[in-house]
Amino acid sequence: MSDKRKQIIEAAAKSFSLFGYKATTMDQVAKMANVGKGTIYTFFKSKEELLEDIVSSIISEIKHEADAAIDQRLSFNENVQRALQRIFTFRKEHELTIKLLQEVRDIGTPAVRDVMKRLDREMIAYVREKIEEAMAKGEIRSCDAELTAFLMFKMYIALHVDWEKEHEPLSQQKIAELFDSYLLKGLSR
Amino acid sequence: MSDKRKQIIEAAAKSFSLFGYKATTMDQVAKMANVGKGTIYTFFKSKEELLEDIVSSIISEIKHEADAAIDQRLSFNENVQRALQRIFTFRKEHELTIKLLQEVRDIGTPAVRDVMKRLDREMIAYVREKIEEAMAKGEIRSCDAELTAFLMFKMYIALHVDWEKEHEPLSQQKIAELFDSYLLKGLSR
DNA sequence: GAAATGACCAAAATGTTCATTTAGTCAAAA
DNA sequence: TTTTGACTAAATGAACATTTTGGTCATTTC
Repeated sequence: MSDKRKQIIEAAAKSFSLFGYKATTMDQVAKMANVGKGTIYTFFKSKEELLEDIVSSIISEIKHEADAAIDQRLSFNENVQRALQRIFTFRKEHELTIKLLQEVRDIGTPAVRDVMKRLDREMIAYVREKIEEAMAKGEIRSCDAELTAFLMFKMYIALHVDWEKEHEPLSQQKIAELFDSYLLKGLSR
Repeated sequence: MSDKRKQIIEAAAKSFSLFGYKATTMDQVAKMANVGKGTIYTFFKSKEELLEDIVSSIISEIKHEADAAIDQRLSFNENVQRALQRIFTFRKEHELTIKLLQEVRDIGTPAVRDVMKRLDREMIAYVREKIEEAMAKGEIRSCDAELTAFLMFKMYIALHVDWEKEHEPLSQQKIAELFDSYLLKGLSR
């Protein structure tokens, strides 16, 4: 990866997470990256593609972290929990994802909405893979992997994000217990 | 309930479900109800209160329908499913709730957002009651009723509403199976 | 001559003005 | 006493002016 391209990505990522996507101008990014504005367009065909590329690398990063949380010696239940926990902790602590989720909530910028939807879809696809692996190994009973991954994701959002809107937040520990006793019990063989 | 009050409520409910809350004017309601505009304000202190009253009676109606779906001879699992099914079918088929949910999605009218949030809260409270009853009777194991009702509701929204955004809709039958095998298994004793 | 640049442009966003609409009031009518 | 609709202050949005901004490309740089 050329040096300039890297500078541009870093500047844009910083500006997006500081001011949001909409409030970041391409002139701003050029200035922060110490390149001419035209240079940005030799690497990215639009502001939107710049955002998409940045989010793509975030997706890789999240998957990488989730993978790191998995330990082959542990059970499927434990691993899927550890992976989801990493995914949602990232989402909640990474400055850029925080800012972008805020922007979707408060302004609804379409480009940002789309890109965050993709992030969700990719996380579900990731969980789906883990489910398919576990099914192949016979660790869990056979099921619709897409649907199960979708439900796991929705349940995690419910416990991690939605519950806090009207109640005291749940501890990591409590979430794990609930996830285990409700959802995973239905998957055991 | 006085006759005029009833006329006003009916006119407003009709107009809200036809044009939405924001696009309904009080002059419009007065005309449809065949009363002077001032008369409306002898019964309701504001347009917002008029909406709140209408939604309150919808809430009663939904609870009533859900109750009717419950059959004491059946199991808790079957009954909670039947009740949730009625609640969500209502939500999806009742013209006024359809229009109001649309309005929240498309325009985000604050008064409507608030009132629909209340509807959700009351539905969760309803499910919670059923859970507490079942716990008292020893039909299910002991659990945090609020949290369990919340999860049931969120799972039903996921299956009934969210899933359809990117996949083929699930049949009533399939939803029942999933709900049973995933969530309810965790509650069995 | 390949890569980088920033002045430039069309289009979109934003600010401003002002006429219209609307929620809510209240003096008069029924 | 109850009902009403003309009235008001505030909100809305249409129309127009101004500024900003994403993206291009002729020119410069190395």
